[in-house]
Amino acid sequence: AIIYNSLIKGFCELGNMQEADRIFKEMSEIGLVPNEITYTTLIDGCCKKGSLQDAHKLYVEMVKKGLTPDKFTYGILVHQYWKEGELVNLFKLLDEMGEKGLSLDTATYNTIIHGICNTGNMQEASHLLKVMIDKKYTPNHVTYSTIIDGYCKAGNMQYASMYLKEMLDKGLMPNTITYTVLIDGYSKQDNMVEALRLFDEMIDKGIAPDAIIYSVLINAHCKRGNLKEASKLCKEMYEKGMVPVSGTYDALICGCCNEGRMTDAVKLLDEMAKGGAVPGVSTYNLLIHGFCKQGNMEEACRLLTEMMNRDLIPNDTTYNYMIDGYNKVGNTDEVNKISNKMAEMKLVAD
RNA sequence: CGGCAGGACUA
Repeated sequence: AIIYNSLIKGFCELGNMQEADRIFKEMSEIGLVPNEITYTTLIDGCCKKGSLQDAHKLYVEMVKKGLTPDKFTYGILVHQYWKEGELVNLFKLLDEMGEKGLSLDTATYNTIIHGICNTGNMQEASHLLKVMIDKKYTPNHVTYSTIIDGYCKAGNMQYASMYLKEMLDKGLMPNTITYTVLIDGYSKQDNMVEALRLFDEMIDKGIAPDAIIYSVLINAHCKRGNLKEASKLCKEMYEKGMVPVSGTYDALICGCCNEGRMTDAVKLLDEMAKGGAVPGVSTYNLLIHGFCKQGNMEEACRLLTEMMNRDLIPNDTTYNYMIDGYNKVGNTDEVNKISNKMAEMKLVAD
């Protein structure tokens, strides 16, 4: 059953729920009994696909079979109900948990704290952290990273670093993610000195940087027009044997586009392919935006076709850039054509 | 064998 559970998890991660379901059925056929973990894994898969109905069906099915949903099962469901804003169902679930004598565990608290942070109400979020501690739950590094991220996004770096201190005082180790949110916060407050200091501190502590933290720094440098520093970091990344992701290049390409260096930007797109990174919709959006701003609609068009040839689906941002560009060169025919196309695809033009 | 936190396009 363990092997089957792992297989199911694998397919869920790929978003291939049909295959996961097939394995689930196959399991029963050969006489293996799915357990709590099998169901919980499948429920998680459904939630990540956004089909809360299927998840709930599985939940009912597992209860009917006499299996007991545990803190994982509830944690996953709480996460999804919150995300979908289904507060009525969420409270039903919490009541049910109460009846069974299950209380929220740290991960589920983290989920809720994250949800509150996203509403921007940091008082409420840190209040919940206090409640959690009062109830003798131990906040972990995820809890603190979540709170710190909330304060960083609110631009409140004092509180962010205060919570970092609190975290350290409790003997919790910050990790790459903790540093990423802080560095991102400081660089967005235009405090590169502190951002870079934290980066050094992290390296000193032996915490390994990853592709995301590099793209945060690269992006910060690019936004301030410091392309030299940005490409230096890009090289450093390579040297550390890190696999570049499209986001890393996006930052650099963004920097080039903002300076109107479109030739360099296109060069980066090629380089990216060679490095094994896959350009995403946002990558093309950056380039298309760059060319549209310059009124170079031939290139913009070329990239639009290229992206579709790569099975990337242009979104509303893409088309709005194109409209903007054609407006700039006074080509109303094309503007109308694209507007109609967008309407057909139910995309919003602005 | 299962759940929670981080970056990039939005003119």
